[in-house]
Amino acid sequence: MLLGRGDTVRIAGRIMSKRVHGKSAFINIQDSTDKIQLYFRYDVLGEKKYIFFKKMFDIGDFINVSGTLFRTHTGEETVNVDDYTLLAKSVRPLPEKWHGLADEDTKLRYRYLDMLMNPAVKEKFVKRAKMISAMRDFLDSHSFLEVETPILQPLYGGANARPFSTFHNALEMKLFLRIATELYLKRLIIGGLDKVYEIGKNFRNEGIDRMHNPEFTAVEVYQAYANYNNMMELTEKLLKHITEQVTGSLQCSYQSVATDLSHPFERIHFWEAIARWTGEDFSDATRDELLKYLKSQKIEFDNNAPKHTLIDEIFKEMVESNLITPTFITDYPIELSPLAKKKHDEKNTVERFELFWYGMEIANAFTELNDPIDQRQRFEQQMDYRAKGDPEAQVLDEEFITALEHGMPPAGGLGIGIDRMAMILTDSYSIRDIIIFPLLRPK
RNA sequence: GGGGGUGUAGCUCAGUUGGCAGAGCAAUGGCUUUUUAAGCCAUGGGCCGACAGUUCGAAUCUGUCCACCCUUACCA
Repeated sequence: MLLGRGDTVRIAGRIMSKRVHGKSAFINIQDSTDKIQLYFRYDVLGEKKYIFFKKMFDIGDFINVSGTLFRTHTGEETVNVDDYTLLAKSVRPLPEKWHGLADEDTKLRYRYLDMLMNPAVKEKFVKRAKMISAMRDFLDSHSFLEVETPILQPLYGGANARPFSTFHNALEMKLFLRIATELYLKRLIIGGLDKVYEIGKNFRNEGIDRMHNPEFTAVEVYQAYANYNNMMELTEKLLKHITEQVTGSLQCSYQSVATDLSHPFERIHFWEAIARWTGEDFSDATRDELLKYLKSQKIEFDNNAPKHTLIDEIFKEMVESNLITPTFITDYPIELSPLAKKKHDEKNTVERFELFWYGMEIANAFTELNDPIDQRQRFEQQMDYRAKGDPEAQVLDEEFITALEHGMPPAGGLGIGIDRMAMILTDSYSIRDIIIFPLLRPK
């Protein structure tokens, strides 16, 4: 509703500044959407109320007022207050009004103060929320069913990562916090929910830096009777939809680098991508050839690492940072993808793709492996890597294999890292800028 | 983990060659009836990140540790 001069209003908010001139005073109040100036006069309020306001109200307090709208000499819309009540008292001072909080550590530990003093901080979390709601709208409107699967799991799986572990007292049982939602969502595909998704936290017991927080948010989407090509189309549509909803266009800028999402995303075969940025074809390379190349590029690596880890290393070092505009990398080596279905026309390769944007892995998807015999062999291979010292290799999940043995339809699966997408869409350098309360060492 | 930087009042920051611990904002007490980073006068506020050392004397020099940031390595 548009209000004009002389209209009566009742409003409430937090006091952000206060200027007392003796027998009159100005304050500014704000709430989550707006700010406005209030004017208090001795002759309007009377001595008792005016003095009480002047003495007792501080910056940070919440106030409720009634009054009439007017414009000051400088044209600022202001409420001439005729009555007020205190809604809540602040007994600690707010940060400095002009600079706000500057120390990075303080900004994170007192996020509520930072977002109060700095609208840009709050705006990022509003955008993040918009992003997730656009994602949900898209998936719902494409008939996907949102589900919630366990976070506390007797066995973890679905990704290569080290887990957090905990203990349930009543059952006297060791439990893990999930590292991915994958294996439970596939059980739902087996159970006849043909299109499902879950948006939720995953937990990985690994290092913290500007790209990683121990708990992070991902969406996983599964669709029966689909393959990775269908998931690629879905991913592209979803990403474009979200970007358009959040930023208002398909043009995106991250850390001063522009990307245009209005064209179809490029698709590059895994080995072709490596060939393009290394100048060499490694698809049939021996371990020695890989080692020689890594040394020639001065890339650090573990001497005992298996061949597929060396390949992964080359990909990460030589290819990823070049993938600035959204690009699908397709058809990965089988050893890197123990849950993906083999390609029937290409040896040692699976039907998998990853989507990169600004050099970051945004999405990972494949045609799901639905053959229980093959799946058992893949798990056994992973257990072998684990025995040879890879703590992130996957663990054999008997109950998941039992589920597969009951028959799983062909299906496509997709995972998207929501935090990284939020980083791009809010132009945030660090993941901690878009996780409201990132994990910090205790003070 | 390696390399570089930072840490001083509630907040934002100065602090000279090693010589009494400072300013602005915020707070408290005054003056001030159209200000908007309001203004003026006054007051209170500190384990100078922690510990040890050098020195007559350390915020300042040295060492160790802690936290954060940047960079680099690993997982998304």
